[in-house]
Amino acid sequence: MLILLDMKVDSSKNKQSLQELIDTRDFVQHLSVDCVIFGFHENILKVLLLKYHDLDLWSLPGGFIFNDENLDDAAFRVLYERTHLEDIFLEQFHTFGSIDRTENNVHQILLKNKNIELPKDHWIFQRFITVGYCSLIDFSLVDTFPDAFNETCAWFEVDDLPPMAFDHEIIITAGLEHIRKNIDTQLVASNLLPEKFTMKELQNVYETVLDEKFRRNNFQRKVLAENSLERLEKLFDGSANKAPYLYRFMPKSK
Amino acid sequence: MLILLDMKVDSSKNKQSLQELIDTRDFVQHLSVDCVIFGFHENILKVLLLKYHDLDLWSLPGGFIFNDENLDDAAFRVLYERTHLEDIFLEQFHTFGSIDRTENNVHQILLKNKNIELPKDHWIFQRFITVGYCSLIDFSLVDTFPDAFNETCAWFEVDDLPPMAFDHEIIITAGLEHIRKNIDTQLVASNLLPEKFTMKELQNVYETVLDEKFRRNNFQRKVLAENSLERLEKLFDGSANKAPYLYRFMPKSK
DNA sequence: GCAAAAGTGTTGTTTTTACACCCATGT
DNA sequence: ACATGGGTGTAAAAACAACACTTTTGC
Repeated sequence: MLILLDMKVDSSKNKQSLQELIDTRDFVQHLSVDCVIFGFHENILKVLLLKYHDLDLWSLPGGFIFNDENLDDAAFRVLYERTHLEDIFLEQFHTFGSIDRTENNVHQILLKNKNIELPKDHWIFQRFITVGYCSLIDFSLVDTFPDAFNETCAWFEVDDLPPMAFDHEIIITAGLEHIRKNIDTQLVASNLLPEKFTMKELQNVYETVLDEKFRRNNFQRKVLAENSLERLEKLFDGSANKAPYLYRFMPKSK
Repeated sequence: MLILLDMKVDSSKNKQSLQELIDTRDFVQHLSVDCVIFGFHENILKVLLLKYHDLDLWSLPGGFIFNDENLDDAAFRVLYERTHLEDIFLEQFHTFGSIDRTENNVHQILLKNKNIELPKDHWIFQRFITVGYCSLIDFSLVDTFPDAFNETCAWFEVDDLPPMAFDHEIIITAGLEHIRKNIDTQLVASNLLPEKFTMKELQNVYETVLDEKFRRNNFQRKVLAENSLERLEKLFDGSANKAPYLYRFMPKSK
């Protein structure tokens, strides 16, 4: 996780209030949520990572679960806090619970640097089990913002990741695998693509996510055979060639 | 879950020691593991359920996770405690974490009936998040044993389930879906089938799990095309017909 | 020889793949 | 007109489905 520093806290509050927040029993202890948010833009697949200034490790945007909060809701909340995106398709894919995944417990350093004192046996320093969620979005729609706690948000190409906290690299790999296996569902449900899109745009997404090339015509046939696309008007973008049709995902039917 | 009453406790110990066990902080609080154990026997797919005598609800065999225990190991331990099976393929498939899933908290009744006193705000009475694991085994190999805590073990057909505790019926449905999607992997990895088996036995498993009929010859072709089966000697079982070949899953390759 | 169950073959259909060709568009 | 990129057609290959036929086994 590493998100505790970014809960729905009024950023004007000082460290004391943050400490209070952690001290309270509002969270489900020993459990967290981590979001693997894949961003797609100009044929590059990236993943959203965070970094606190006083730490050399990057980590996934994650957070704790409130005692009175549905697990899924917690994931949505975290996603919102990071990307300010709402109503996005976010899917649980795996829960990571090995003992040693939090061995190198970054929280200690982090809290120490912020002069926050917690009892040594506080649950935050112990083993953590995290539930992984993933999402596929258009990263040009997201404003990554350095927030009140001096963190940095950045997109990284999935095959060129920086040093990561905990087992987050493993989580990303698992998340990517999930996206690839479920790309059809993901695409229809996510709002990665605009309302209307061309066949080429759709193909670009498939090729980038699956890291695989397809033939133009065969791809079209295959994807149209699914019967989930509706053909709309043509798109005239001023280029000197035949205008492509626009498509959109069918409302529901089938 | 509902498993706390069946941890690795010496059954000669009395309720006091049980209470002590629950009182200690040995467990990861608010978290449990539930196993959906599908049994296959004589072309019927069943699921293993438990019932405590002083309760009218059935539940999945589940348990808590020790603080120093890997999540996966916890699942294996629970499976062992229930079925005395080891080295079985057991796979995590989903984590259930909605607030209301433990609304009808069975623990209260259960503990009350056993005269075990716990503080009202004990974590065991509050919300629970559970990690679902599933497995596919030959249920004729399992000895279901009523254990020290007076519970009953029984197999139920998946489409004829008794009243269940918590959201366990939902968990079973999700587990079944997972098994169906991953039947190939499951079968190779599980030891549902004996070392050597006939094509008909294999087909029976597929048909029962997927609830779908196949043609004998086409099934054989398809499954052999996977290239994961090795043909062995014939099986002479004394019946008045051509002896079928025995097969086994290939050691590894491909 | 016969019934029963397993193995193999064959044919037609559907789906996938690769290649070719035609069509629209702005300069 | 022409280069560019999108749409459509088609033939070969592969995969799948349905059916028929042959083989083996114990009685």
